[in-house]
Amino acid sequence: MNEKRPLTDKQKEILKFIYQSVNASNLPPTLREIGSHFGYSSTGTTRDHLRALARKGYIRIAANKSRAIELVKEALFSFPILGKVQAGLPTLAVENIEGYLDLHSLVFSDESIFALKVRGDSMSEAGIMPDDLVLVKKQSMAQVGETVVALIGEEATVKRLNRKGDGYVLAPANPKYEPIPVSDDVSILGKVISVIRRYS
Amino acid sequence: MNEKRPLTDKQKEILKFIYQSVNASNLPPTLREIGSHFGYSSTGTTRDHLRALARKGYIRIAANKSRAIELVKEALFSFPILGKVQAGLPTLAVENIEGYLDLHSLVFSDESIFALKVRGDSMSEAGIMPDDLVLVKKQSMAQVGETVVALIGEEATVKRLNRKGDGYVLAPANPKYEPIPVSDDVSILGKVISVIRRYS
DNA sequence: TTGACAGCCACACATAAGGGCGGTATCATG
DNA sequence: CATGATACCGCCCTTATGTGTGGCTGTCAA
Repeated sequence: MNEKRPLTDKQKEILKFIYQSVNASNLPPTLREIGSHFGYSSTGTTRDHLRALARKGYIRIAANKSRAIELVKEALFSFPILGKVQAGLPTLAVENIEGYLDLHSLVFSDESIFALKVRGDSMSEAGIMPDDLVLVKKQSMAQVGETVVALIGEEATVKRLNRKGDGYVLAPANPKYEPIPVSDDVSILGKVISVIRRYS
Repeated sequence: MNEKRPLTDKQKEILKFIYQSVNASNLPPTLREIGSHFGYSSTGTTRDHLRALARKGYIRIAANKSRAIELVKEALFSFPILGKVQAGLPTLAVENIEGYLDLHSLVFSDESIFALKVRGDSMSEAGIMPDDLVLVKKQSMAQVGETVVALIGEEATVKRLNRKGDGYVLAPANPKYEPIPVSDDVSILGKVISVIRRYS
């Protein structure tokens, strides 16, 4: 396995250009297309960059094939499906990732977005059922009325952010559960932007 | 604009192969890759097919560029979002289409799949809410327990297919509504394979 | 029965595109 | 201060790939 070493700024730019090309025309660029975009006069320069990206695990390149730049989705273009979120932050630790949801064509964003598998039925009356996937945009603040993913103690749950008196509560959408006051023990991980369910 | 004339079987096969190539490697095939897959000994043969597909509006090809086959999504790879379904069949009439949902990377199938925007709250307790999109796989039969789209009289609704006595009923998931017996006046349009909701 | 189109082949050709090799310069780091 | 990584250039070569021309067969509707 190739490790995922950090990229230099130049490499990030090139990777971004490749991504944009693929996204715009569904066609990876050639060495010369990349080179001319960055003003390189030698194809060797571009090739060196691609090799660096491949070495770091962000792309795969095939020998002697035109445009054969494959973006490694796990590294960049899909959202990890999280089975659980551990205390502190949505760490995206490998052991939490249940798979990858290839949704870059549906929702692409530079911000960090992840998918969370819903546990429990506390939002069932809002149509968010157990085992649904929710796409979550990471942010620490949210507006009243938005559906959010919050970390309560050690557990991540999906709730609706409501105002109550002069404070806020995380309200379930199921009368079996009680609203949870927002306190120091509660932090908002992000906003739910989409729900996806698949029937087997 | 190119019209969308029907494809011959051969052309469908080639289009399918192109799709699969793109899907598998994110890279459209070259003329020779297509040709060798179909046993063609001349690149001219493949080129003629591609030109036919382009003429009929299913792909776009760029001159003098390698692998420059662009799949025309509206023609093939996205699912029309239907606001309503008219009597008879899911006609996919243009006036019913509210947009296109680009989900080919999530759910692709050779069969015809479309997305339907949910009206009403009759399935709300099953987590299918008004304005959700349901992805529907067209089929006239379904199994007990599956969520289906049925045409009842003139109206398309999402229901669950249940058995009752020696017949079948279309059961809502909301006590406000009554199960509907499956009769001659009821036809099944397809099976719900996915639910997608987006928060604004 | 003529014409349009689908489906194929063979061959030649031009250009698109990847790869190799050697060189220069900078910068961080042990 | 040697080493390695990054970041570039130039030149040349080989392979990959699209295009043109011409010709063949069969089907199908006018």
